[in-house]
Amino acid sequence: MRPLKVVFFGSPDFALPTLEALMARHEVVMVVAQPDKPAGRGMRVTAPPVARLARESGLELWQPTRLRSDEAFLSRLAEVDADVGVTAAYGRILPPRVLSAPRHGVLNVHASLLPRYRGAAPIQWALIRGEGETGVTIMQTEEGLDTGPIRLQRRVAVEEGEDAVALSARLARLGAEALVEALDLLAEGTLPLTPQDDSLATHAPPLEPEDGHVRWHESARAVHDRFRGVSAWPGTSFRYGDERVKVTAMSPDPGLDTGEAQPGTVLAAGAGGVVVATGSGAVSLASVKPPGGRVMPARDWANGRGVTVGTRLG
RNA sequence: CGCGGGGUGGAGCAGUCUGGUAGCUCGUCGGGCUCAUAACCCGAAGGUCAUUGGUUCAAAUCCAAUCCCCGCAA
Repeated sequence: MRPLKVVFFGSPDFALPTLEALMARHEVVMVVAQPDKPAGRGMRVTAPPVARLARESGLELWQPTRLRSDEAFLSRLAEVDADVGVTAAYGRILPPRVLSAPRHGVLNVHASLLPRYRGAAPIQWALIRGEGETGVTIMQTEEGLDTGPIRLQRRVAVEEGEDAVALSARLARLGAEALVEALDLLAEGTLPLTPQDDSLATHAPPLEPEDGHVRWHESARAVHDRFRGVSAWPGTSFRYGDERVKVTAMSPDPGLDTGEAQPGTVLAAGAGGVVVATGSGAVSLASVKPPGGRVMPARDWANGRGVTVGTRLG
């Protein structure tokens, strides 16, 4: 089939499989990514993964700070005369002038089964809510936040114990496949256009640091689900004295009888990890990372801090 | 020169402010006890206190520089 001329908008790793798929099957006439930003220790200026790939591949790359008012960018966008725009975790709302520039408008790769989990962190929130199934949606981008008509959807079961990093990588690949398929149908003129049922919509706002705090009063299952959901960022943590200790490995034990123990109480601290009571059942912390320190077995941490059976964690 | 935390026997920590021959918990090894234990008792081995230089009668501790580790700025 005839390759389409595509403008690609994206920034993080999640967008890479889609960009790669587009490069293989279509003509990517322009890549738009977020500007380089200082990042990491030492505050080095770092390019988003998509920008790096675009440079390495010799694609035309734009990293406008303000889409709406960057005339050089907007006029160039019109000039490339794209058939379709594609967004994948670009991280910014596109103004009408950008949305209408490509002949077929803009398609978005979204990592949830819309209308559920609209927003910036669909993968994370689906895991936190303990979903057993999720997927990707290819939708027509409108001005609203993930509100546009659905064009194609792929479902997939969430694997046991899967965390946000693993699920994101999986959905990134699935999204790339779905998008390629959608473009094929678009070229044929047979790509469906189904409005979302707004009454079923739920929201997946960006995570905040507090979202990673353990809620000991929740069930062991819920504590573990949250742990999985926030694994990429900000990570799970609990309070011990004045410090916030990160949890880097945890397993749930929903059936454990915690007796009279209040949620957050250490039930055991040994070779098997640090077992902590929750609202229902317990979780076993396998490894933790205290502030300033490196990741260590939870038992070692408990050892040096005098954490023993009966200690309350916050 | 963005901000901050840290490097002490195999592991995790205390001691550093108020210099004066190295401590705690765990592990390891040997022995003992118990039907049994993420249990207990007795004993032992194991450390140039990151590195280099300085101050001092004396430095893990004070000063300077260097190396390495970690976190935050989505």
